[in-house]
Amino acid sequence: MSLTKRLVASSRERIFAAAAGEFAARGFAGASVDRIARAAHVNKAMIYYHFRSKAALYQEILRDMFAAVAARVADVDASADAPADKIRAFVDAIANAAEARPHFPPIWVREIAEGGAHLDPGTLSHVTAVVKTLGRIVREGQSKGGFARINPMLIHAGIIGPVLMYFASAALRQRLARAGVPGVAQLSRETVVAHVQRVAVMTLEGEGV
Amino acid sequence: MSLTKRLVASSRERIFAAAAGEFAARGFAGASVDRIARAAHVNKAMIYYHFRSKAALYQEILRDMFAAVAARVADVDASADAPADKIRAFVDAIANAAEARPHFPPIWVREIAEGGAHLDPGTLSHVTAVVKTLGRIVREGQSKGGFARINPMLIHAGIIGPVLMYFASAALRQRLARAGVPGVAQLSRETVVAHVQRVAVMTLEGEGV
DNA sequence: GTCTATAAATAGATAGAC
DNA sequence: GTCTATCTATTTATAGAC
Repeated sequence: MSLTKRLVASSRERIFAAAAGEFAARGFAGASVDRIARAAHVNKAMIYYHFRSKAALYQEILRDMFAAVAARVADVDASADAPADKIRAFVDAIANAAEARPHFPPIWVREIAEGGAHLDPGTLSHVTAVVKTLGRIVREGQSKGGFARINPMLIHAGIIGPVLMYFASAALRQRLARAGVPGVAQLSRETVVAHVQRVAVMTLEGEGV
Repeated sequence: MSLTKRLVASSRERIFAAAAGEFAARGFAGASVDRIARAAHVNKAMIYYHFRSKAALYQEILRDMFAAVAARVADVDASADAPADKIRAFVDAIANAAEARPHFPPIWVREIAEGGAHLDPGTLSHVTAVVKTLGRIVREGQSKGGFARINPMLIHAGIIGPVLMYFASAALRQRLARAGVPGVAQLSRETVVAHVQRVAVMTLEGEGV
């Protein structure tokens, strides 16, 4: 591989990107290898040249995506910031990871609905690392930062739930906006992230409890 | 149809229930009419006797589910409670609707990921009714209850996101608990609902803002 | 209402030429 | 690395007997 970015993506990269789109749009079982091949402008046999099977291709996409979130979250964990700032940075990390790979949120949401059936052990460990890290940050704030004694998983739900739903629901929100629901069109990425950050920190710092 | 509940469900009811499970587990495109027939203990031809197509069957399930949420939310809207109590009741309504039909949360979450592609106009109007109702409750509280001036859609995201993810993630949470993530096993329905209620009301009543 | 049988299209996957 | 051609299983859906 050359050090400069090639002008034309390799067939493997094209397959990878096309597959992410297909899995995002139709789910694992609904995705078709034929359609992925067409979208990637390769022959179907090329997919089996680069990947063992449809399931292996899907698992590789999952691994790539969750490894990226886990890496961002690990950076947050390693910083010297105060717990409240780490919470804010955690929210940012999730939002940035979701934004960097447009097909990630729908795939993530679908995988949750399937009970993580396609997560291989390595990918599952990335997921647990993310969840455990937030737990550690919350407990750190509880022991020496005055955080309220709340189950860290509630904070997790309050962050992942809204952020993931926001990014996964772009198309539906557009339909709701056209149907005349007020406020949907004004829901920007920044607004949502800032709100989730504020609510998480506010809940933990105990004002109004 | 008799007035008392029959001991054995009709073939139509069995198909309906089996289809909900199949769509929840595999998504619309991944669901198989053959598998639905086997699970419902009917012949595949029976499905086409009762329903026009796989898509029509799916849309009928969606309509039934969203009509149920819309009905519960309409009751909340019609009550004479104070805005803050209506917010709490709205959270309860969503949670109860999700709980009453175990396959609803995964189907809902998947439909969001698909941009609501399978929502017919009638069902879409149920969805917009739910979202609009929460908006009305928030604005009511803003004009005469001292609620903070926040985009109601942020409150909506803060409710639907965590509640829906909680109910849709039961299987994955079990895996995370087994993988040693602390706190996941203790995350009960009551804890989550109470937390989401408290956070929504706290955000709106402006403490710590 | 319920069944068997089957059509017609598409699925995932592979063999083998170049 | 890339292609054509093909195998086999499964897909949605229907025709028609009972």
